[in-house]
Amino acid sequence: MTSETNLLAVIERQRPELNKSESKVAAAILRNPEETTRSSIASLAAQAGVSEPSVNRFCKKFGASGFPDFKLRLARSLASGVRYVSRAVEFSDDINTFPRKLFDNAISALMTARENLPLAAIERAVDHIAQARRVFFFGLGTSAAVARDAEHKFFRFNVPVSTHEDAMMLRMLSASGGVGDVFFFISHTGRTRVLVEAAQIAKNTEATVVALTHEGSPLAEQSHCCINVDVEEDTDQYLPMTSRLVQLVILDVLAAGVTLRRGESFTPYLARIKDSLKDTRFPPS
Amino acid sequence: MTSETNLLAVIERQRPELNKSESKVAAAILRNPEETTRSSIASLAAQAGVSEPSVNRFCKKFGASGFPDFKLRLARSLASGVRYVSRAVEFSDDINTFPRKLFDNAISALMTARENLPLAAIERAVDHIAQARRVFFFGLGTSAAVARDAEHKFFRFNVPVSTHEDAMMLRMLSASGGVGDVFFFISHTGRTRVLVEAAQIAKNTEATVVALTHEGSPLAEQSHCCINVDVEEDTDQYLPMTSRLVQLVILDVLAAGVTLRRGESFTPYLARIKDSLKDTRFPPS
DNA sequence: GCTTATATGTAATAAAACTACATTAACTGT
DNA sequence: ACAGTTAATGTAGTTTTATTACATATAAGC
Repeated sequence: MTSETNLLAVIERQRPELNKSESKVAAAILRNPEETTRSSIASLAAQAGVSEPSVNRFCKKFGASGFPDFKLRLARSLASGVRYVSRAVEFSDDINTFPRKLFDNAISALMTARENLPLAAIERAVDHIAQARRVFFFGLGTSAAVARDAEHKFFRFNVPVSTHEDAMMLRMLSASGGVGDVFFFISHTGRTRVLVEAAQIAKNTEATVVALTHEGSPLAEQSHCCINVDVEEDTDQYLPMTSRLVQLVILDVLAAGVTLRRGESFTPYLARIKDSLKDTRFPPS
Repeated sequence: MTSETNLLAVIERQRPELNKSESKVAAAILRNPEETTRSSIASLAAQAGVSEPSVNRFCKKFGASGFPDFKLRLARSLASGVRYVSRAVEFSDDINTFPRKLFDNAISALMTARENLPLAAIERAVDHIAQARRVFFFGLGTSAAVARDAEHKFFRFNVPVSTHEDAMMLRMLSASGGVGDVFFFISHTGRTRVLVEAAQIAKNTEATVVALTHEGSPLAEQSHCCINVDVEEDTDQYLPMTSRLVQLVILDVLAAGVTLRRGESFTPYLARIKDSLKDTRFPPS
């Protein structure tokens, strides 16, 4: 049987192929999964109206070594707290449902990304940025906000950083690339013409093109170093929501990487920047 | 003892206050938490070099009813896959460590936020935005990027939306507020002078002031409706990282809320906007 | 309707966890 | 330093829980 993340989903799926007592057990578990994790084999058997060995057999059927192991797996599935896995918001949802759905999606996207981090590409990107003479972050639409965030993060490294959204500027700046310049393109689809064309222009210079985008996309192909973010967005949804979160965290990772590369002696410099903001705020009460 | 999400973190934190055999148990668990969920009380006792009742007492100390319950809770914590809970990146970290730390922090921040969603405030904010004549998103620094993202998301609702960063513009626009205008302030600390002052100005008009910020902050006090985001940032870190993620998802929630409020008849309109982008992209291969 | 295979339950066994109590270690004040 | 006291830890027995082996019942095939 498959070793999927969500045990409940597996049980649900297999349900039609279960025999009488097994499906009784399945029903009892699905009726109250949370409680099942806390109950003994005896009480679950009673709940389902079957004998204890039937419950035990059920557990083994689903890949567990026995009942305790089954409970553990069940607890795991429940624990991530992700109830609504890649479920789109529906018009019938109320305030208790749709916020949770969106958070669940965001969380599971980050969890998936975490397990598939392109560490090699990240390392190379850090190398490029750490040694850069100038860095440009280019993104359009939703990715423009991500680029802005990146700009705000990376200027701290004492390297000229800028963001642009004007299609003409993108092309001209891309053409101006030289040794030590890093052009960092951000795009969920990797198919935005303006961006891909700018990347192509930049690639024909001495500059380095880094892309944070979908694997195998046109943009990915125009880059020297591509950091893949293959988050599956709900197609029903009208906007990339989860992918930009992953992009942001990856940019955090890059920033952290550059900081580490700079070494401990760099810390006071960062502190100085931070302190410079102090007087813009009301002091803590 | 606190009922926190992550049991390992709690154990880690309490460690200095444990007595000899308890800390032996703690060490054994932390050494291999995954294995602990699968082992019996006897084998964990052996692993730790203590007696079985000591393990049992340890479990009870951490809020479990006994060893099996403890294992269950442990499995739950582990399920989220969050190994590094609120642990700052250190200079000794390598590529296999620090990216994961950052993702872990992001994920656990979202999980915490999910469990503490201020639904009432969200509903009110949705009400205000859904009925708004104009909406302004104001944020500075990192929050400027969030505001940009929000602008890009909310303009789809057929309401004039804008973002500004210029301190003078903020004040003037705030002063221009009238009935039906929504001023939406975004700030992690809620203490940025420029922002707080603008909010104060806006609040003296007929407009509605919504804040997405820290509870009880000066900014929160200048708002009609405050959505609290009380994410604990690592103080060592030089930038708000996780809070902006939570802010973004909350803005997604608000956008979804407004969409739901608009009703199903609104869908074609959203589709039209989406379609308008089609020709800016390379077609899928 | 008999045979065979499958499904389910019963009861005994084994494993695991817990409790009460005994022992040991640590701490206090003289 | 030592006796008294308290807290910490361990031992051994008890109880709970889970598993196995086997018996019975049910369904399917001939």
